[in-house]
Amino acid sequence: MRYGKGHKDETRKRILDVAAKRFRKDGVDAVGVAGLMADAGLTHGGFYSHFPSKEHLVREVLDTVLETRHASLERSAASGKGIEPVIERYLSVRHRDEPENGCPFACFAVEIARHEPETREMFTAKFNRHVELIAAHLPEGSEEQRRQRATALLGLMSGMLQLARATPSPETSDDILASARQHALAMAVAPYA
Amino acid sequence: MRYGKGHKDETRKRILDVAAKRFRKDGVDAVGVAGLMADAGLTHGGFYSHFPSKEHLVREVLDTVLETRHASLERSAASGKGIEPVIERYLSVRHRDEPENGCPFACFAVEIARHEPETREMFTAKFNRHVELIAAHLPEGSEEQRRQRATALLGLMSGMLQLARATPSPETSDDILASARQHALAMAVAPYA
DNA sequence: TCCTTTACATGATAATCAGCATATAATATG
DNA sequence: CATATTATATGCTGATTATCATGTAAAGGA
Repeated sequence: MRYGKGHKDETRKRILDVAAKRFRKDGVDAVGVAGLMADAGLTHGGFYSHFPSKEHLVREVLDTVLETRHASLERSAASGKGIEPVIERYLSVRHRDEPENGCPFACFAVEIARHEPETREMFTAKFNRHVELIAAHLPEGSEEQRRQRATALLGLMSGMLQLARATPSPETSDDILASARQHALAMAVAPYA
Repeated sequence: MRYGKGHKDETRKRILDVAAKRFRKDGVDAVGVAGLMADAGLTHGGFYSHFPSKEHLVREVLDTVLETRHASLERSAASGKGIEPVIERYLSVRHRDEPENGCPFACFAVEIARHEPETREMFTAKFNRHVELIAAHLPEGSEEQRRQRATALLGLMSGMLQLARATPSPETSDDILASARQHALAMAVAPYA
C-alpha cells in the first residue's frame, strides 16, 4: 500500500531508533532483523527496502548514536558548567540502569573491535573528536596532556560503567560507581604529577 | 569407540580451552557448539556428554578464566616487584593483540551484564577478590581508599584496553595504550589528593 | 476515473543454531 | 576370548537466522 509523503523516511528513522536501543540493550548479535521490525510495528520483509543489510544498519546505528552522544556533550559544554556534571551524569545510577539510551563507547567498544576496518575507522574518528571536546574543557596542562587525560577519563568511565552493569548486587554496583566518580572527578580537575 | 582412562577428562579440558579462547576472540554469541567442537578436533554431537548446555559451558569458561587470571596476578604479586610490571603487561601491545589469552574483565564485562544473576554473582565475587588482591599491593592510603583505587585502576585498564582494540590505526591505538599506562601507573603509586 | 508507483506484507530460501537419539567401535573387565 | 561399557560420530529435530521474490493495497498523477 502506498503511504503519504515522508512516510518512508519516518519509518526508516523508527527502525533506526528501535535498533539503536535494542543493540545497546541486548547486543548486536542477539537482535534479529525480524524482531527488530516487529518492535518497529512492521514485518521483516520490508527491512531491505530501507537498508541493504543488517551490517549496514549496524554501521548507521553506530554513526547516529555516536553523533547524538557528541551533540549532547557539546550542549553540556556550551552550558559553561564545566565537566563535573557530565561525569556525574555518566556515572549515575540512571545511566547504569538505562544502557539502551546510554554511551555507545561502553556498549559497543568490545563488539567494534571485531567489525570491518571501515566501521572501526568511523568509530575511531568520532572517538577522537569526542576526546578533543572533553580535552578542551579540562583545566590545566598542555594540550597534549589534556588530550591524554581526556582519553584516560573516557576509558575509566566506560570501563567502570561496564563493571557496575555487570554487578548484580546494587550495593556493590553503587560502590563501583562511587569509586569511579571520585577518581574521574579527581582526574578531571587536575593532572596527577 | 572406547578410549583409555582419563581420555574424557582430557577432551573436556580441550573443549574448555578452545572455548575460553574463542569466546574471548569472537564473542560468546558468535561461537556455535559445532564450530567449537570442530576446533577441538571433534564433532558436535559429543558436546552434550561433557556439558548439559552451552550456557553451562559459558559459566564454566568464565569461572576458569577468571580463576586463571587471578592465579596469574597472585604469582606476579608474590614476585615482590610491585604492581608496575602488572600494569605494563596489561596495557601492552601484546595483550591488546591477543584477546584470546587476555583479561576476561575486558572481554566479558558487557556480555555478563546480560546473563543470569547466578553467573553475574560468580563474576562479581571473583572481581571483588581480584580487586582486594590489587589493593593489597598498592602503596599509601587506608584500606578503603586502596580498595577504591584498585577498582578504578581495573576499570581504567579494562576500558582503555577495549578502546585500544577497537581502534584500527596502530598509531592511535598505541597512543591510547600510552595514555592508559601513564595514568594507570600514576594511579597505582599514589592517591590523587 | 484509471493507472502507475511504492511502502510494506507475505511467504519462501538456504544456512545455521542448540539439542538429542541412536549407531559405532574400541577398551577395560570378566 | 567374550562381553559390557563408553567416548565419540552420525544424523536428525525444530527453531531461528539473514536475505530475497513476489503479492497487495492505497496514494498520487493523468
